[in-house]
Amino acid sequence: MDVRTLCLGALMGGEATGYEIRKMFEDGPFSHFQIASLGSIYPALTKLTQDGLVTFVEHEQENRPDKKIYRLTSDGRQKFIRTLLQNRPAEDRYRSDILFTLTFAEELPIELTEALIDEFAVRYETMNNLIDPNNPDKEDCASGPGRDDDGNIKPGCKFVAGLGQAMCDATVKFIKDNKQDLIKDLKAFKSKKS
Amino acid sequence: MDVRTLCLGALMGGEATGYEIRKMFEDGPFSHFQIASLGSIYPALTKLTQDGLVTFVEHEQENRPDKKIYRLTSDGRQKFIRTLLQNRPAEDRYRSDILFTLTFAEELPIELTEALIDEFAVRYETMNNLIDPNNPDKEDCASGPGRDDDGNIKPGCKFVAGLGQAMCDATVKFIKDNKQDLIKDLKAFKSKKS
DNA sequence: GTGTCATATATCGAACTGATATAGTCAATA
DNA sequence: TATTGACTATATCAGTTCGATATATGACAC
Repeated sequence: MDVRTLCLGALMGGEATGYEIRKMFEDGPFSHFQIASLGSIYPALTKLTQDGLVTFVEHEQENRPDKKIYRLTSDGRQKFIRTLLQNRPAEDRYRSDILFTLTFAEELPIELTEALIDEFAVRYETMNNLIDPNNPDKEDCASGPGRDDDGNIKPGCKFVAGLGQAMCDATVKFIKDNKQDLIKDLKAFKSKKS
Repeated sequence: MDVRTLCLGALMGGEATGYEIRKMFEDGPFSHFQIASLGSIYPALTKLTQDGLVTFVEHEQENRPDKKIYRLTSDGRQKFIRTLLQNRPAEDRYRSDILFTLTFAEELPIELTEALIDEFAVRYETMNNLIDPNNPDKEDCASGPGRDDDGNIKPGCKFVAGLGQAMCDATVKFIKDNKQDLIKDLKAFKSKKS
């Protein structure tokens, strides 16, 4: 999905600045399953404005660029919904430097392998906490785009959050159950090669 | 991780053509946790050759470009291992058009939501089968880069495959357990909005 | 006082992707 | 028998994306 469509989606929850849209993708509600960087968000907002899909209001600020608050136009909202309805979603895409590195575990010091696996587990436990809709520390709280007017998480977001947590739980559990066997097998593998 | 490093990794398992390296990333052993496209693989191989990290042998072919079989140099192998040892691995990056779309489920026909969830489940069941090291249909068989000289899967690859399968199992199980509740909640949500 | 983070706008060089080009062989289907 | 799609090979390119950078303050921790 291109960044213009992602920005339209980000504005479905209400008005936002470019900076706030970036935060939705880098730290907030979309950060676990989509990616959009400042380098493409600002050009996308400019293009969407030119195409009449969003508008913005500017607020003067002292000592800072004027704040631009973007919102969807009627056309923009319709375009977004039409895009979701009509386009077959692309395959998921996943990149993991740690998993790639672990496929070469036999060539690496066992200490590094252990450290990588521990780092991987920590990242997924952290993600689990960040996804938890009942976590008071999370960015996406009562007024986030995934909530309805009463502050309740919307069904779609709840489902996606639950799925994310199930994946994180499975990851952490697998590591807990299998890490020692891997270390053992690596030691056996290396003594066989000597 | 940049594509030159990924290509070095691909050649750790032995010599390969550019086309075979593409297949490792698009259909084969690395396809579930790294991405490298033809558009960057060939330029990367050219650069690595210029840098003395790989060499190639050319075999003439009729009616086709000459086949270039690449292999790591000693420098290339050392560079790859050094890169794994010294660089802190980047955060995992995950993109899912289906999960992004599902966060807007309240705006979509329930039939589409069901179709997307079913498609998601099918993709992950398929992935589970492709990852399975004991699956005879999978591309990466007895002579793939994840195997030792006896055809046994290497411990690192076994661990990564197991982790991938755990994630797939959790995904499919979560969908089986939670899909109907989501559908029910969406129907309630929509009748509340009417 | 210094360093980091947050809040704001935006640009740009480098990297990457998907499509395209070329051109056959092979298997499945109508 | 003809057509279509997949596979095997090399490579390039236009468009997209990202991370770093620029600018400049305020708030907070050390």
